[in-house]
Amino acid sequence: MTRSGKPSAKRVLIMDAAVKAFAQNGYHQTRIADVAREAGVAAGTIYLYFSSKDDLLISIFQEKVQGFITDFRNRLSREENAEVKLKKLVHLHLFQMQQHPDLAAVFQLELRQSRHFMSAYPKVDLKSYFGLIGEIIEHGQEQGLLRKDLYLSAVKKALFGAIDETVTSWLLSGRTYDLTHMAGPLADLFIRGLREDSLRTKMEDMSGV
Amino acid sequence: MTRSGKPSAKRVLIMDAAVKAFAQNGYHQTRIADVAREAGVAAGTIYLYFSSKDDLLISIFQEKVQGFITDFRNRLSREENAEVKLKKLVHLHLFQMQQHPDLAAVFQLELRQSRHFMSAYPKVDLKSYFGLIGEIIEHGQEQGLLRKDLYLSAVKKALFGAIDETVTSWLLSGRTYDLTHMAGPLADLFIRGLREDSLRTKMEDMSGV
Amino acid sequence: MTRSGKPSAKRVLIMDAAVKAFAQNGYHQTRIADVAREAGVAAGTIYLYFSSKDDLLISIFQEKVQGFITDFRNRLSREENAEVKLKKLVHLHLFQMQQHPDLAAVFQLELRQSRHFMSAYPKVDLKSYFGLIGEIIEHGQEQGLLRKDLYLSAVKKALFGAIDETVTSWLLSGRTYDLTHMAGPLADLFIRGLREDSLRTKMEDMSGV
Amino acid sequence: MTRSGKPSAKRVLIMDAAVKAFAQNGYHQTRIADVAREAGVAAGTIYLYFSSKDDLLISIFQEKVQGFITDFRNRLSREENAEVKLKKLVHLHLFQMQQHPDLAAVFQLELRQSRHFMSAYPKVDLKSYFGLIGEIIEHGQEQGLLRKDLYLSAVKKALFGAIDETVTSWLLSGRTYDLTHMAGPLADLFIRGLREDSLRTKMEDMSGV
DNA sequence: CATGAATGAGCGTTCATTCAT
DNA sequence: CATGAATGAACGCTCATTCAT
Repeated sequence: MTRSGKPSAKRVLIMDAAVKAFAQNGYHQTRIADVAREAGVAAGTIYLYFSSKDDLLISIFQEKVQGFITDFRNRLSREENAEVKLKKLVHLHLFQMQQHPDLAAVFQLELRQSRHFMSAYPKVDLKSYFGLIGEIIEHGQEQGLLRKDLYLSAVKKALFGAIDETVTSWLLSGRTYDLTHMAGPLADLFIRGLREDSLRTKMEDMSGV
Repeated sequence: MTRSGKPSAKRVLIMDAAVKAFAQNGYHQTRIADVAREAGVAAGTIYLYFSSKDDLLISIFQEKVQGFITDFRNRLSREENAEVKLKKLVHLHLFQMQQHPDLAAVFQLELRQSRHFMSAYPKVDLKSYFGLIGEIIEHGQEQGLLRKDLYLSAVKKALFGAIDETVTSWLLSGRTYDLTHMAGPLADLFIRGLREDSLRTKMEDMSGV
Repeated sequence: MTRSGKPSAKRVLIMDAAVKAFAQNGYHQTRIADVAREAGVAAGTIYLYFSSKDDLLISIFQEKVQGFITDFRNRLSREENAEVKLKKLVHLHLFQMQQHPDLAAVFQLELRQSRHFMSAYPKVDLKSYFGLIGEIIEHGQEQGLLRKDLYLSAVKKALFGAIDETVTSWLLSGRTYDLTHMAGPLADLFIRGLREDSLRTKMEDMSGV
Repeated sequence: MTRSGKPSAKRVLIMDAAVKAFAQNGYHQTRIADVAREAGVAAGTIYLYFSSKDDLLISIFQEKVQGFITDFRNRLSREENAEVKLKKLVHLHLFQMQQHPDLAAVFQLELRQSRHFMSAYPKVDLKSYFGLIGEIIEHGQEQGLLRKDLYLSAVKKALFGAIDETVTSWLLSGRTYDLTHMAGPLADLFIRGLREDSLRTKMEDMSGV
């Protein structure tokens, strides 16, 4: 029952408190009591909404990531050109992480370990995000913008990893610079790497994205 | 003495046992007693060589990564062409991870958290690996092979992240495919993305690497 | 909260169990689990009321000694004559220790070490007991019963030490005799030692105290 | 075999190092390794001379106290007058403790606990010191200097306890005053308390002791 | 629904002691 | 005799989880 998708206000309250607490001290260093204090509820209350501490972390990942992916998909659907989509995706990703640095910290720094034990939670992984990237690239291939001879699964991982590491580095730097500034160069690098040779031209500016 | 680089046989024995144990169950799930059993020593013995469980993890990272980076540098030093260097670096990275999957698991899945608290251990981070990547790219620019208008720090992170994610995905897949097969497409993607426009040609094969 | 003087029933329950356990086997030989078993609570519960095993010992000393001193003060306040006060104090001290042999054992046998590290806990020491002794003697001096040329701080220590050793010897003997029987001779010895020369008379009996 | 009284130089070396170490940090807080370092020997060597850490502590107590008592006995044997003997005993006790503050710390602060578990070691206790005190007092009674109606066992404990507490207080004060200054007042108090009524006179000075 | 006192399994670490050299 | 690396039993403390109110 705790895993039902009910958007209970208190459930969200607890998740947000958990994000803040996890971001500050890391998942393992954070006690349920810390989350409870941060949320202004009793420790026991958390177990009315989540079956375990692990479930809390996984739920955060699941629901928040789901939200981002859905949001990204919606925003990108307006756009027709695959290259522009790619640019926008990179930009959106970095922008959202910059807007939600606590969430970013949880994703970037706690995710790996989570991915480990989340092997058991198939729905939790990043497959649908990889799927989104794949769709865009395939779209670009259909549009004749991107090369056909791509090892798609390699490209998807490469792009995700590049964005991911960009965010991680930014976090570990203490967030001392504007993360979205990395979007242009990053997208540029990949688009050049993927572009159909016959279409080689100067990269246009990212302005307006 | 504990932190000194002394190549004590028993110290190495313990580190290897720890890598195996951490890889299997994750750092937090692994008890010191597990490492001891795996190493065939008493639990107390571990504390003759490492000051804490954390120190053990950090030492693994520090010393093993250091070894890889030194090894990579040596092997690449023979090569003159920056593009070939890049290809070889990607290939070496994936090859070594495939050769040492337990070590890879520890690096990929426990590293992030480690990076988190390792902020306090300046020597422990990946700076020198980023440095190696940067040197290769700058070399390529000097050779006129790679574009001059690169945002170097973005490129370094992107390349590292791409390789890193490639390894992680392979691990989480259960190591069901040959990781080195990803080297070619991955290197190709980046070299195309970085290459001087005037030099655009078909990518040559990775054969011989 | 832990250190607050709240008369929590469970807190007292734990302290009493600890006294019993410490008395039986000594502080260091007693495990928290022993105290918990004796108290009929879980080990973790102890840490809801005391911050550490040391805190438990110190709290026993602090609160129980405080209780005794307050009690002694009250009982002695009714008495006017300083010599009688002194007799009563010695008797009360021995009587209470005989009534609470477990507590006595903890005080006598664990106290010294405690005094050692309790240097850091100013409120914990015996100052107020020494103070009580001092007040009685000064009172006797004002009454003209006791000599004026006393080295007060030496006398206080001597009296306390004499009573203290009397209790310790009794404990180490296995409590094979009536401790209060020592009160008369002990008080007699000190009163004779302190008495104004001009008042020398036969010591009256301790009967009635 | 380790308990043989052989005055091995290394045995003494270790005991002295142990006294220093125990005095500094307390018996329980001191590791065998600390004693070994202080003594300049290997940890294992200690076990060639003492069967256990406890044996080391007990041996210190046993042999050092024995030495003091023998020494006291010798020095007092020259003296005929029991009152003077008593004065000298108090002075000697305080003087020796002041001369050997580390030893004093071990005796005063670790002794009680030791006395506890030393019930099992009958030869270790203070009986012979109590015996010495008793002999002096009985001598005084025979000389007609001290009252006959004394509860001897009470008096012995009282005197020992008074001296003992005087030393303990001095130690806990941080040894900020001259301990031997307490000898006069302390002896005076007891001699007055013990003296035959018919002999009441002004106490002579302690000068010359 | 909410609470928070109580639980108790779990583990990192210490250190007295041993023994092969 | 001396060493000191190795041992492994022992334990204080934490904290996720439960449940009576």
